[in-house]
Amino acid sequence: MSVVTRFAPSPTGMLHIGGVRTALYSWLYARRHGGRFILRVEDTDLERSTPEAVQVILEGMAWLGLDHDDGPYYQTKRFDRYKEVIAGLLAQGQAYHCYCSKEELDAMRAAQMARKEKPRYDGRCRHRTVAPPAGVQPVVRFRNPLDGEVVVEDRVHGAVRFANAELDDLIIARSDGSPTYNFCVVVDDMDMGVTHVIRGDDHLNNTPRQINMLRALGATPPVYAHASMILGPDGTKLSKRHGAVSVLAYEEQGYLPDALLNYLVRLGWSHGDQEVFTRAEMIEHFDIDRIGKSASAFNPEKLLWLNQQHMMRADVRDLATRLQVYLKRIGVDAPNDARLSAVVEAQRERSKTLVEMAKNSRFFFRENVEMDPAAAAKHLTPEARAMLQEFSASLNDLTDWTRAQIHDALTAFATVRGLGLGKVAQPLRVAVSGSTVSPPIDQTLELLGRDATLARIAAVTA
RNA sequence: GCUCCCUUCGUCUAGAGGCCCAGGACAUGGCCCUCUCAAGGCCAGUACACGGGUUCGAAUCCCGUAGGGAGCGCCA
Repeated sequence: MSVVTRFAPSPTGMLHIGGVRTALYSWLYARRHGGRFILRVEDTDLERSTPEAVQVILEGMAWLGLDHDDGPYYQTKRFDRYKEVIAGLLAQGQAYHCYCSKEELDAMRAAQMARKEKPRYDGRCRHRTVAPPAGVQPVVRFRNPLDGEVVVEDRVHGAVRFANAELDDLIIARSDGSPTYNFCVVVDDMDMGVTHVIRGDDHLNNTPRQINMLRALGATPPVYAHASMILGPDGTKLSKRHGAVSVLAYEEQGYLPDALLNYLVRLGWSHGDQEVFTRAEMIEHFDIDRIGKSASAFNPEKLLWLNQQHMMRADVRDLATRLQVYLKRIGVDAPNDARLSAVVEAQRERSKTLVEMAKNSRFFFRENVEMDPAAAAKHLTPEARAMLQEFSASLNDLTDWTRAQIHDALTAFATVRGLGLGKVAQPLRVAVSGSTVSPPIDQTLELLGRDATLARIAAVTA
């Protein structure tokens, strides 16, 4: 049987990392087994769904490279189908009209709570003998089995049993006729041939109801896998303060999609001691049976570390193309050429994000350096300036402007002067980059080029 | 309140009865390397929630307790 998975976000808020992780798991599972991955937008809540949120979901998935084979489907475009299924259920007596008012239901729930019972619909409209009240548009409820139990054979939690007596007759169509979430999910998963449902464990309690409806419709329930929740760094529920922002915020902050995916796949899943995974390795090794049961806290430091690891291993040309965009955002126009790639190679192991890399690389491309006053005060003393002026003559005499020649000239100069390398390198670094931090000085000068180097030394020694 | 789920270092996790007085990774501290910052290498500290069983032997199995979470909507 070929695998079909799906990601079914509702466009009522942001696509955040919790959603991304279940999307990732579903995508990986489909890719691993050569199956299909469906994207389905669950927008039945007309009140809260927005086109902007749909757009964010689509852009986020595209940025992450979680491509779908089917869809995006929109539940709002399938209302005719849902109505058809509801009519069938009604005809077979598996669903019924309920005329209870909201006030009546509220009173019922309040009474149950007072008796320390679980609030649930008591089924009073199941066998309505009196005529329905005039002018009331009824809702449609699913007739849930009264006894027995439903066993959810969950791939991460094992067999989870629910007594049917705990489940009530849920509403599948509102009084305006629109279908509700739990029902749409069931019809869609059935119609779309979904074989594996991987989602957050906040849905575990919905699963027995869905299974009952699937059975009533004569369908075979899919395999379920409920992954745990992602918590904020402080162990409490994820909020906007930590990670519950759009995934696109991670793009803005300079993360690589593969790094974010790598971080997320390891949150609640493992493959031995391996920490760093390429996209191909994730696909090769991902398995539902290795998903953990307990919730995990989001750790920004580890994400940062992984991002750097991925930058250190990424394809240089690809990184250069990305860096160009980030440079542009801070007002630097850099051609995507061999030199930009060389800058990437020099900076990748000393940057945690592309934003940081762009910031630390702008001095390579700007006309004038932005001098850090503290660095200048400390390293560009009158003696240092005099020394740099002398050293610039050596640089001017180099036959080839290569890292090796620059390095030799620097050590020769330092040796003759009886100075440590750092005594020459630091003032030089400040003069050409404006700060005390840069790639190795010989590499920095090579990348900068002879003209710019000499001009910048001249600018501080004049 | 009721139902369901979860519980190994600060954090992510390894561990499927003896290989574990618990391994790896992030973070932290120290050392090495070193022209800066990094990267890299080495070292250190810190965990089986608690209590009972079962067993020759339990982080691993069973039962309780505690703590945390989810669901209980004409929301998804």
